Amino acid sequence: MKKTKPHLDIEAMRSAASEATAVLRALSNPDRLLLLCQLSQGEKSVSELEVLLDIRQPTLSQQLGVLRLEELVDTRRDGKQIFYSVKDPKVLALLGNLYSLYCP
Amino acid sequence: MKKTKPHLDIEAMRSAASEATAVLRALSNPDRLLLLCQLSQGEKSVSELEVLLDIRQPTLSQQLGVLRLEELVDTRRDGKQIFYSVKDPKVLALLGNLYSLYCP
DNA sequence: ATAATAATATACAATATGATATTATGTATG
DNA sequence: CATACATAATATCATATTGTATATTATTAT
Repeated sequence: MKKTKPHLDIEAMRSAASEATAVLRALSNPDRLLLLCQLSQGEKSVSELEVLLDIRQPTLSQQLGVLRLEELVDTRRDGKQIFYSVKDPKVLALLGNLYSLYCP
Repeated sequence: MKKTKPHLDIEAMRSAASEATAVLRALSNPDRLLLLCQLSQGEKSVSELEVLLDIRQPTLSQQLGVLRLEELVDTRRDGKQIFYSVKDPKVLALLGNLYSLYCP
């Protein structure tokens, strides 16, 4: 097949893809996906998440750390507890979409 | 905080999460995401994809292999060429969502 | 104030598992 | 034989996950 110059938008495409794949990577772990699913329903404390998902505390805290690093979640301290919520509206939209596709 | 028994639906949730994360993992690589984006616009041959995305042929073929393994794409041979298309309608829906969020 | 406890985070080690690109070669079709 | 595509072999470089132990911050009780 005859080759032509790559389309000029290829850099823009790669840049968007890079942003999207960072998020997708964060979502591509069952624990983190379930965490975000729960948070998409409203903010929850760490101990609430621990009970809801049956994940051990250090593991939970680590995965929440990943989500914080990716800036997908916000935190709010109230006394001894820390409440997590979904920060990025794009992620909220994605989660809604995933829910409708995979949670019948 | 007082702990209660994990919710009964936790297994169903984990099962759905596992299905979803398999797909998310496949999408979480820039080359593969861009491939699927192109394919979401309609079927394309390998050499077309090669030109569109400026990926070398063996790499391309490998990543297409991953998408085949995950059963996200279909193939159709026409003469010497092989045409790929998006197989899973859920993936098509996800791609549309991703496009609207990350490709302004 | 101090001590005890609860909620969360971090550090670290151990383990398991892998992703990606490149070069070279194989296969099928025309 | 040339074209289009796939696979294999290799090299490189890395990461994900879990568990145990400990640290931090805030509250409550003394």
